[in-house]
Amino acid sequence: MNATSTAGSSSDYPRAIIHVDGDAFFASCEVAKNLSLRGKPMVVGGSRGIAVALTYEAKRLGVTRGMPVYQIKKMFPDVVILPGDYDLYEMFARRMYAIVRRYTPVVEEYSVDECFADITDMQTVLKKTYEEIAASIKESLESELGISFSVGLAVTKVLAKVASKYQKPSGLVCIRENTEREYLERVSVGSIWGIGRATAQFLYKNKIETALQFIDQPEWWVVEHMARPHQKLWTELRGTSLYVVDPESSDLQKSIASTRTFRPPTTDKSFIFSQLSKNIETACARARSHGLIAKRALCFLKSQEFQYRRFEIELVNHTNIPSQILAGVGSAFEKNFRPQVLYRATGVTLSNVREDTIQQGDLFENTERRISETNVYEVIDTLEHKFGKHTIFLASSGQSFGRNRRRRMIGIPYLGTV
DNA sequence: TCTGGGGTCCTAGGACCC
DNA sequence: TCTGGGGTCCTAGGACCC
Repeated sequence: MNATSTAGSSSDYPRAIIHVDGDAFFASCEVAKNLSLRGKPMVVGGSRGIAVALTYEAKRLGVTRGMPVYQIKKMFPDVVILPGDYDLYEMFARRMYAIVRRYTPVVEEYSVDECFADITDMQTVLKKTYEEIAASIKESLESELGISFSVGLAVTKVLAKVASKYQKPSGLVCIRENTEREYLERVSVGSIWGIGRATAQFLYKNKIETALQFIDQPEWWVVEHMARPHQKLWTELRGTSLYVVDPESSDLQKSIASTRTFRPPTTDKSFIFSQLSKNIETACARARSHGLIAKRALCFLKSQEFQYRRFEIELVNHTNIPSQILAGVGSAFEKNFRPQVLYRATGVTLSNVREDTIQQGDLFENTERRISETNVYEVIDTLEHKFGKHTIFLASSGQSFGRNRRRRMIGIPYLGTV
């Protein structure tokens, strides 16, 4: 190390990668929007039936992520429960990315509450050391958004992830080159980004419990026993950068899913089909709002025992119109549905997605019909924006709403049998 | 963990071809 | 077909993430 260099400068960081992570992000956004919630135990997730995000006050009471809302209400009557406002969180996310981009154009929008930034070589431009830049980013985010952030600085993406997680909430941790061992000693392998349940179990079985023990495994052992992504983690944790901060990584969405669990589980065939039909409508509505069309639809039926039955429909044309997907789903559903099985959920994933550029008619499709359906859905999307979701839906989805709710149905038939 | 929802990526193995 | 040895492409499903 160069004795004349300033602490935290280039000699300590061959690459300087920052990871920014919003603390209890959804809950923090709600508090930032409504300051009267500050200091109160609160959870977000009412509309999903489980706690998706919690304030630290709620955590302190003993509420945990994933806890069912009915249980929270019973055990912690003082906890405020909010339904979740994803437009709000996305707005805060965009502001977060914009602030980080003031420091470098190389920003990867990793998720709604996280991003990576590569600030290598930015010291001269910004007239600050890397560690000062990290501190400045954190300060800007917190003062401008009113939310606390944890920031990590390190020589690789995986180490930057370790760093931001190391002192949550509101941590600022900088792991200089060749100092990773002292941090990794206190990190369990199971909590490393990219190591999930299955791999953690395998490592525990081999008496590898900390991240330090993991990086101390000889290379031949890692190559022999672990999949390639995990080999890369091993390298990154040892301080050699393999993963690039990619500003374009999240540009194009690759699939759109909608799944819903219903209780209690049921064998009622037409109800189950209507659930699937509703999921297809929901996914298509999202596709239309993103301006996307899909060429495949992967459907699943999930049994009470969590057994999946999957079937995939190759669509004639790229589409985001439910009836065009339902046309192929009916018979596939017939083939895959088992009368004696109790089902608990259905779902659909639209894939092979691309942008809906122009209304491009295809020689083999009935262009007139397609355009008229597209127009119908433009009207529907407008109405639903005004009056709420599922104001209008296909007759095939009707049963999923229950008998007592009076709804308007529109008669777009699908060509299938149920 | 009596177990929600929306995503991405990797890989083993089958299909198919020479 | 007592049946080798590749290569490529695709898919299903697992693993993982937030």
